[in-house]
Parts: sequence; C-alpha cells; structure tokens
Amino acid sequence: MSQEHEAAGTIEDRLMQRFGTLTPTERLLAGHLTRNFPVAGLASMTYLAKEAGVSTPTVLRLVQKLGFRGYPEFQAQLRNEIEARLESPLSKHARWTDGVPQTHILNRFADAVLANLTRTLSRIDHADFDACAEMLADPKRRVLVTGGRITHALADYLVTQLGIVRPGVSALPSQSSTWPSALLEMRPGDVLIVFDIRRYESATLQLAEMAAERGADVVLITDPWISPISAHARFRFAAQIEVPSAWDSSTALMVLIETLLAAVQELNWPQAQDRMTRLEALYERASMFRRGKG
Amino acid sequence: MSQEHEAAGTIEDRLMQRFGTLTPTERLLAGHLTRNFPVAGLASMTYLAKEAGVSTPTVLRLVQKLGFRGYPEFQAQLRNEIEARLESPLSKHARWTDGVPQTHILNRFADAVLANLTRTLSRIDHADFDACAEMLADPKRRVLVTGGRITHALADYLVTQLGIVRPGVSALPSQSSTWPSALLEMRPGDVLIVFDIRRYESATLQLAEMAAERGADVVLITDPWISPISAHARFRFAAQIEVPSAWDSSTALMVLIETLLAAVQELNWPQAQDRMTRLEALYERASMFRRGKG
DNA sequence: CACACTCTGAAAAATAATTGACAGACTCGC
DNA sequence: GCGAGTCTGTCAATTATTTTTCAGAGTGTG
Repeated sequence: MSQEHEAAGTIEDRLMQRFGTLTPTERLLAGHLTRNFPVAGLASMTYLAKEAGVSTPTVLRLVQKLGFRGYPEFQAQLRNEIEARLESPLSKHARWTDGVPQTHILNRFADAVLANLTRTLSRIDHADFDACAEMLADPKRRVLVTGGRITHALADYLVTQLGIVRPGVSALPSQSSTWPSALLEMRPGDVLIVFDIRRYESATLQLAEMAAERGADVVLITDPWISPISAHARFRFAAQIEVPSAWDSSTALMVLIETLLAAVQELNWPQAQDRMTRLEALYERASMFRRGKG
Repeated sequence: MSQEHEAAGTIEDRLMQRFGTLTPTERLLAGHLTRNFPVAGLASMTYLAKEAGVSTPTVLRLVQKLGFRGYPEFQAQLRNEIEARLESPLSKHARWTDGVPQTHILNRFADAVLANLTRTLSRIDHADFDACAEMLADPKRRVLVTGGRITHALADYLVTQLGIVRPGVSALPSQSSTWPSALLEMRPGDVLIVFDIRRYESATLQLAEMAAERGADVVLITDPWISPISAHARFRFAAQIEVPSAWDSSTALMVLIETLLAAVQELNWPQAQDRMTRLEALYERASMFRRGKG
C-alpha cells in the first residue's frame, strides 16, 4: 500500500504530461494553474477552485491524478519546488568543494555564508551607504573605532585599512575604563564606528550614547537583531551572522567593512593613492633599516 | 484602494525593522523565518511553529506585530511577494543591491567577493582540510598564531575564536624582535599558524622556518601567489584576495578561518561546549562585577 | 429512447488550522 | 525577597479547509 506515486518530475512537468488524460473541467483548472504557476497552487483548495471556476472536488481529483495523495501533499511538493527555484540563481549552482558530501562542513558552511552575504548586501540602503562613505571620506572628521569581545578584531582591521586611505583614524582602547578620556577628546563632527553583536555590551551602549551627545556621528555595525545603540546611530548596517556552528560568523561584517572601505577609497582616490605610495615607501625604508647594515 | 496598515514594505523589511521590538521567542521565530525565507512562511502556522520551535500563538503574535490581521492575511501578502519575485525568472538575482546601477561599488564588490569565495572553496583539498582540522582539535598541541601588517587582525580573530573552543591558543606578539624567545618555548607537536599575504615579510619566513626546524607543524594561510613559507608548511590554504580596489580583500581568508573553526568545533564538540558554557558563566560574572554592587 | 457510463458540483463529514483566553514562568525594579 | 509586569505555552472555541459521498447532468450506444 505504501508504494510511492509513479509520477515523477516537477509539478509543471506532470501537468503537461497528463494534460491529455484530463477531463474538460480539469483542463480548465490545469490551464489556470499553469498560467498562474506556481503561486496559484499555494492558496487553499477552495480559493483555487473559485479562481479557476471549478469545484473543490475537481481540484482534489486533478491533484490526485498528478500522483499526490491529497492537496496538502501537493502543496508541500510545490513549496519545495519554489524553494529550489528561488535559491537556484547562484547558490545551489555548484557544490563548493567536490569530493566531499554535501553534508561536509565545508559545503554547509559555504552555503550559509553565501546566504548571509546575499541577504546582507541586499538589505543595504544604498543611499545610507553612499552617505556614510562620503562622511568617512571627509578627512576633516576624525574617526574612532571600537568593537566588543569578538568584534574587536574587525574593528582592528577597519582601523588598519581605513588608516591607509585617510588620516585621523584610530581605535579606541579595549579597556572601557579609559573611554571617558577618549570622550573628552571627542569633537562634534567626529565619527564613532561601533561594532556591536548579539550579546550587546552595556559599556558600548553608554559610549555610543555619550558620543552622540557630544555631537559625534555614530555608525553602528551590527547583526539583524539590531543593537540598542541603534537609537543613537546616524548610520546602521546589519549583517547576517548565522552559520551552522555555536558562534556567529563575521564574514558578512567583513564584507560590509571592505565594501565601505572600497567606497571611501574610490571617493578620494588621489589623496588615498598619495598616502599609499608614501606609506609604501616608509615600510620599504623600515624593512631596509631592520635587516640593513646597522 | 483601502488604507493599508501602518506597516509598509516587504515582509522581509518589516521583519528587519521590527526585530528590535521583538521578544526573545519571537526572535527565534523571526530568525527561522528569515533563514528559510520565504518558503517557511507558506506552510501552516502549526507546521511553521513546530519547525521554529515555538508555539502557534507566538507565530500569530509575530505576524500581528508585523501589521497583519491574521496568519492568512500574512500568507496572502507573502504569496504576492513571491509572485513578484518569480516574475523575473533569472533576472531577479539581477544584482545584489537594487536601486543602484550595476556599476555601483556595492555590486562590483559583491561580485568579486563571491567569485573569490567560490574559487577559494573549490580549491581546498578536503583531505588536507580534514587533517588540519583534526590537528587543531588536538588539545595536547599548543597553537600559536601570527599575522602580518594587514592580516594580524585575522590572526587576532582566529585566536579569539579558537581560544573559545580549545585551550592553549595564543597570538605571537607583533614585535618580531620578541619572536626568538617565543621560539625557545616551542616544542615539537606545537602548531604555528601563519598568515602571509602578498608583500611577504621576511621576518615571518624566518619564523616559520625556525619553528619547522624545532618540530612545530606550520599551517600557512596565504594568497594564490603562495608565500615562500609554503616550503616549511605542513598545511597550506590559499584564498583568493583580488577585488576592485587598491588593496586585497580578506573576506575569503575570513571564510577559510571560520570554516576551519567550525570543523574543529565539530570535532570535539563536548569539550568545546563545556568550555563555552564555562566561559559564558565567567563573562556573566565579570559583567555582574563591573556593573554590580562593587 | 433507455441504458451504462463518465463527469461534475452540492453538501455533509472529517480533519486541520486559526484565534482567543488563561495561567504558569520569568524578569525587573524596589 | 516580593510584587508588577511581561512572556509564552497549553488548551479550548471557533473557523476554515480537505475529503467523502452522492445525485444530477451530459454523452454516446445498442
């Protein structure tokens, strides 16, 4: 009894295949279904029947002819197909690493990361993004960066890279006890970039609050849960961070940072290039010095 | 026609927007929903609730917070959005961020990053990868990590995260002048993870060479040009780093790191979990201490 | 023209989903 | 600690949906 349905292939295929064997009313329905595929099939049987101008039993009969036990089973399959179709653009495309099963951590992780990236980037408000890049490109504003337990590495990265492109970039010390003195230094127009993820730290919130009060522009980089700092931030960017592991992925944050960096660099390329050349020369001399005659 | 509910925008947008105002359980659900968007929302409330691990009323409450009168109304809207999304069959993936031209840095950068990821991951030798993860999961080996001018932030990240999962992880100090004393400490069986990108630094090469001589296993994380350290490394992983900018992207490196971390974590999950729980407790107490009675 | 047959929808029965009410668990401030 | 308030799941009521049953309409045939 438990035999599976003979019919295979996508629902659309099955509809085509069996069109010949359908009764007139069923064809009416099948026509409606293919015309409004696949969304029409997601509604309830009653609704679908009304839309197609047939009765509910007809819908059921068609669905059973297609090889499903009932309407719910049909819908489940339809949802699967829709999922596949929505995902296909790039992700399902190719398995990341050949030679290992799809369930290998390499593939699972890669899938998650790609999904995170796609979602993160598609959610960026490009007006915000451009405005923020422009702000960061302004050499008259000083830029301070701070991160939390996990994100301090990212803050560090941002400082290193942004510091290459423009002057006046520094990291806040990691000891929150030294922050008040940093706040004292802060002037209106300065920019505070805050990384704040998941287990939001209260000290960071206070920092952002006070910085905003002192007239600094706060840029918040966070997860989709959105840190409470959001309230004090002029710009907010949320990155997806969930991956198949017990911790959160920073990859999307990294991409966010790098994209911002690229935009800033593009905005004042001449100065940036000049700085980079000079920096390169300095490093050159430093390494000479180190290994040199001395 | 009729005045819409206050909330506007796509369901995904609404979810993002209101994330902040959601309760913990609702966030659980919202997380599941975004992760499996949009298909998860097409199933019945009961099913969705079970999948997300919450109760049906929670689903209903979330949906109402999103501005819908009930679950059916929510589903109707969802179907509309899916329809819109499917209408442009392949062009939908169109571009990462809508509303800006394809030439906008957001899109150009995203394309480059994706290409890097694909290439990086497809080039990983999975046997090597598994072996390396196993080595890193061995708590008897101590792990030292070092990076260069740009990559020290990544090294830092790796130390932070790997240090959560297992004991005996530390960063080498950034001053190369202090490395000899670190080398003195090094024992056969220890692991040295080296990040070395593009402008390969000679001090790092010497470090790796000497570490290998002293019996340490060297893991090299580099770019496709492959650093000269390769000769001394037991494991080599190359990440693609080119992006439309004057510098190199670290995103693929980040993914490499995180994937390794995920593998290590998976390999000795019980211990890792134990460590994480204890660490969490310590952080808890520390924050108590900071803001508490003291 | 009646008979056998298939097709179709109305309506009832069975099943499942949605929603509201409520109470225990939990958190936060005092 | 102890109440006020907030969350969140259990449960039951209501409502909708799916499925079955069945009778009438149509169709072609002897």
